[in-house]
Amino acid sequence: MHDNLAAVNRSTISGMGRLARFFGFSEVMGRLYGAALLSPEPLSLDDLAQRLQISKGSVSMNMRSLERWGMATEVWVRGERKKYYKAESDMWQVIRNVLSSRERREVNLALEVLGESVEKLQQAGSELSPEERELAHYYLERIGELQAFFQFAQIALETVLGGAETLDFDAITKIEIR
Amino acid sequence: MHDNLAAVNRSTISGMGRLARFFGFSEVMGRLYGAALLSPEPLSLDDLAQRLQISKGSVSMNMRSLERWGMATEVWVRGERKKYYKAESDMWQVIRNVLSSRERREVNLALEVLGESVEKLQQAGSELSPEERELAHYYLERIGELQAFFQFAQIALETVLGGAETLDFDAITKIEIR
DNA sequence: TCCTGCTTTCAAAACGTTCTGAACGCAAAG
DNA sequence: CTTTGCGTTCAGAACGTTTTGAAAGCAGGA
Repeated sequence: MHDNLAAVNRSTISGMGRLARFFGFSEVMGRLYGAALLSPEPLSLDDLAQRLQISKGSVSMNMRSLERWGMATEVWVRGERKKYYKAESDMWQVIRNVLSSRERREVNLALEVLGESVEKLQQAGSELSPEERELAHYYLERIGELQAFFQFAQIALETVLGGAETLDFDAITKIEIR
Repeated sequence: MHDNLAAVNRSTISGMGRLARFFGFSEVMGRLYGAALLSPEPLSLDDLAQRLQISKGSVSMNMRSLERWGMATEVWVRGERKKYYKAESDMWQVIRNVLSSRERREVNLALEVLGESVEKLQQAGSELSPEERELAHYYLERIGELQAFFQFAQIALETVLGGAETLDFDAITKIEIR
């Protein structure tokens, strides 16, 4: 293969590895995704293991992860007993998968926990000594800021996922600490 | 201290640890940030080590990281020789720090590398065999999609950092593969 | 200048994560 | 029914990262 093609292949694969790390996936997952993305033909586990010089076991596990995340899909090739994979090449689809399953959970969980904290603090109100009461008030301020942040994240997330045409930044920045 | 206050303290600190991991920092950094955030008074290294039950060495290193990221600042307490830290409580400030130093670099680097790849492919054009030429074309398509993604990220990033009042989502989604 | 008390540094250890390769399971073909 | 060629699993190895604790560094006060 021409040097330049090979070079582009290498740098794309390692770039995808980097991107994967950045998003909290394993580097190998990203590299596998990259390798599949740059192949016009679906690739078998052996192909992938050979191209990335890693064990078949690792390829098997990581490709199943990619599949679960909707970043690669199995492809049947007639007359073949091997499993073939191709990468999901629609970036928006991939992003949406990740955002909607992982990030959304994370944000919602955070908001729940923060809400519980606010409840606990308010509920404790009458039983507190004066100093404790002051501290509780301080906590409420800090937690309010955290809530504002996560509410912003939630709205931004839902907006992207909802595919809305316009993100109303004014409305978002109006979420205030109370 | 009242049970509820203690409970809120614990869950906030561990939540901050989780958030830190999510953003690619170490968990301890997040916990330290959380502990400082919930203290009306600045805390010394010893205070922090004791509250989080970790070694002083670790506290020292992690607090310096927090300082570098603009997430905590040193505070001089008169008559004291200890170092005291308080957390930066303006979330937007923190987010902006992280986005502008780390994420921006990442995105710009990716765009540079992708640009170089496109150049390499175009430059190789004439020297390629028919099959290679087909492959090069395929690469260009895939890389174009990646560029679109990173360009979107770049615009979104600069918009948030620029503090613009309105994020023009129409303009952003018009970035197309060419 | 010499203590004293605190911070910083760093090598070693602990820990968690990821990878490997052999063993196993399964299904299609003969 | 047996063989063959895959994919999957998992215990152990390899690896990288984080923590610790002791030693060194540093600054202020006597």
